[in-house]
Amino acid sequence: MIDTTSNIILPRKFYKRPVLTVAKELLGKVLIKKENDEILAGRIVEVEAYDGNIDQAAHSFKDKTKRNEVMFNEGGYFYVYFTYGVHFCCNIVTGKKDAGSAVLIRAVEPLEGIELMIKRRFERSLKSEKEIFNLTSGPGKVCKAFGFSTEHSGLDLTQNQIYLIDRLKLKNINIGISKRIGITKSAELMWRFFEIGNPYLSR
DNA sequence: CCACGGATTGGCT
DNA sequence: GCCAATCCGTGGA
Repeated sequence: MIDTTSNIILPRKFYKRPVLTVAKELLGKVLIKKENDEILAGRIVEVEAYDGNIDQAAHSFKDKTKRNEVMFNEGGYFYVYFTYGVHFCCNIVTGKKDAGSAVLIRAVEPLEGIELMIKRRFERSLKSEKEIFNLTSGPGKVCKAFGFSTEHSGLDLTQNQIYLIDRLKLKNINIGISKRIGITKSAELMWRFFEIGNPYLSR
C-alpha cells in the first residue's frame, strides 16, 4: 500500500529543468491518479524524452497548434494525445514555458488499484499470473489501465488529481539507455531511459 | 479536398 | 513476423 500523503508531491521546480535530466529522474517516481474512491498508482520504469528544439520526432518541433499546445506550457503539466486512431499516450511536460519538451511515460510497475486497471485494460480478469506483466508495459497500455485520455491533457501535476510522488525509501536504480521506439525522425537520439531488468518494461 | 502516416497494440500467418 | 484497426493532423493539389 502506497502512502500518498506522507510522501512528497513533486514540485514545480522538479519539472522545470531540462528534459533529459527530468526523464532520468522520473524513473522510480510514482504516478498517481485519484478518482472518487479509488487511487491508481504505478512506479515509472520506462520513459522517452522529446524536445521540440532539436528533435524532429517531437510534436512541438513545428509551431504551436491546438493539438500540441500543452507541450509549450512550463514544466509540470500533463500532455495526452490520441494516436493511430486507437490509443492514448501520456507525457510529462518539462522545462521553462515554451520549451516544448516532454517525457513520454512508456511503462509503469502497477502498485495500487490493480484490480481496476485490469478491468479497464482487459475488460475481464487475468488469464494467467504472468499477464500482469502485460498490464502497463507500453504507453497505450498505461493510458488504458489508468483511464487517461485527452480530457486529462493540460492538467497541473502539482495539484492533487493526477500527480507524481517521490517515495521516502529511495532505492538505487540501474538506468539503461537506448534509442526511442517506433519513430523514424531523429531516430538516432539515445533518449529512452529504463530500469534495467524490470519485468514491466514494454515489448 | 484528398491522401498519407503516426511517440501502438493485438491477432493471425 | 506481418498487418489491420481507425482517428486526426499535416501537406500537397
